[in-house]
Amino acid sequence: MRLVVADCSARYSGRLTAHLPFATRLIVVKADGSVLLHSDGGSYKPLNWMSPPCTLLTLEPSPEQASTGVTQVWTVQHHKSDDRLEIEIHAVHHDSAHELGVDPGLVKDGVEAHLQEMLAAQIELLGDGHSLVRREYPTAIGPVDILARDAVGASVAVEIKRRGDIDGVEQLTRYLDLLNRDPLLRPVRGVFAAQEIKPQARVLATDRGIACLVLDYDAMRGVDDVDSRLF
Amino acid sequence: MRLVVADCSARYSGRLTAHLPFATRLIVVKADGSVLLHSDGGSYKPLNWMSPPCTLLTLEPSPEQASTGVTQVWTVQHHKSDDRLEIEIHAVHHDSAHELGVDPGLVKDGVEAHLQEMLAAQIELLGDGHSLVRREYPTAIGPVDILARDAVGASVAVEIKRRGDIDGVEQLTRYLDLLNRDPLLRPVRGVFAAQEIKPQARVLATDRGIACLVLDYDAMRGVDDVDSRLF
DNA sequence: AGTTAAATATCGTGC
DNA sequence: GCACGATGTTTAACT
Repeated sequence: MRLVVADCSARYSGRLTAHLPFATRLIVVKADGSVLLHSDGGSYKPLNWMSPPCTLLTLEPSPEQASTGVTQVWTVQHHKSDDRLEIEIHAVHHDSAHELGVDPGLVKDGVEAHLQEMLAAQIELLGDGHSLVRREYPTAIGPVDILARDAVGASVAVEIKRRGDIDGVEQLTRYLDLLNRDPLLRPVRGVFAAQEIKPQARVLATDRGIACLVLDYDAMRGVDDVDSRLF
Repeated sequence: MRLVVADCSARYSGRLTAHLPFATRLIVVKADGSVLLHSDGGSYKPLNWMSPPCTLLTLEPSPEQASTGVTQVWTVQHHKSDDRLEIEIHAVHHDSAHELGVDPGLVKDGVEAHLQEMLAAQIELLGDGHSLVRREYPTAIGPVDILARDAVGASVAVEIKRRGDIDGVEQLTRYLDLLNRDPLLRPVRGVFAAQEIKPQARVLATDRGIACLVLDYDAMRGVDDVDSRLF
């Protein structure tokens, strides 16, 4: 990765045509040849950039360009499209190169696990008088996210997803089939809980007598925060 | 703007919970306090970031953290939300600060003007035998993008948009009303030309006897390039 | 079907 | 109404 801080202007053509007037900017050249032009504000998005795969060519300025103070011209050409970024570099304030190696990348922690945790703590969201039996209730084909009992003591099996798709309904259906064979539990109702429930999933669930529960992540987290403030 | 290249790991919580395993990364701290974590690949998007308004706090590592090689802990807290980014910094390979000043920002060049220019140069796209009368043909309510004549000498008014919406059809309709009052021009046909024509706009245009023309920006530019190569 | 990568546009929101 | 920010998401492409 090469970091250059320089006075520069730039021109981009591709999906649209645009230009960057003369200013001091950070130019990042990544190992894959991609280029980012950042100002000292805005957002995480560069003012302009070229995504890989692309090739960076460093050229001498034309006499005309040189007469206006341009010391280098960088052209970045995308390999698969006509996207092209041309940077005219004047004074260079900083220039350094660094070996960064391969990055393992961002790991998203389980939102689903968090939802399960919070719903277990706020089990009354299933309805008044509900109580938690246990999380990850084991069955022969895997654990059910939550097993609870309603106000009259009947069993309720809950499947939790971040995005409620048809697959989740099928999964819950299989669990319900199994659980309802257990004379100590049956009858077991099903609740399909998700941050967002797709219309098809809702139709399928309703058709099978499974209730749908939309989980408001922020609201649930808010309640959790309030709870935690009590300690 | 501060540029730091360091071995680090990070944790983000906000809309989701995620973490970045230990690796060497570029950390950009912008003048507004926002922070960007970049790897040496990927795209223009940082691995993780915090957008302004936010505050960066530099803390001493806890004994536990220090024992794993952490030399600094940066916490970046968003002002308006619970978004929080925590960076554990181990070895620092580079650290520099730069004054960049205010950036004038990206200027998007007129795409619509360019389309008009190219269509005027390739007026036969309207149909065989068409000829250009003039661009920006003046009327009492503003200039029509292009006025042309077809193979038999009848007038054709063209409205050009990047995205052909209902508004554009309405605009062209008003021009046609006016132009058709001119005995020297009438009858004047209308052509609605755009890179992309929305279905509703197409229906409305067709209903009013206005022809629709989808402009292929790349193809038109290609022809222009070929033309320019002749010189 | 599941997985990864791109998005320089559009939307919504805040000023 | 306008400008800016966010999409840490959505979709498209691809394997």
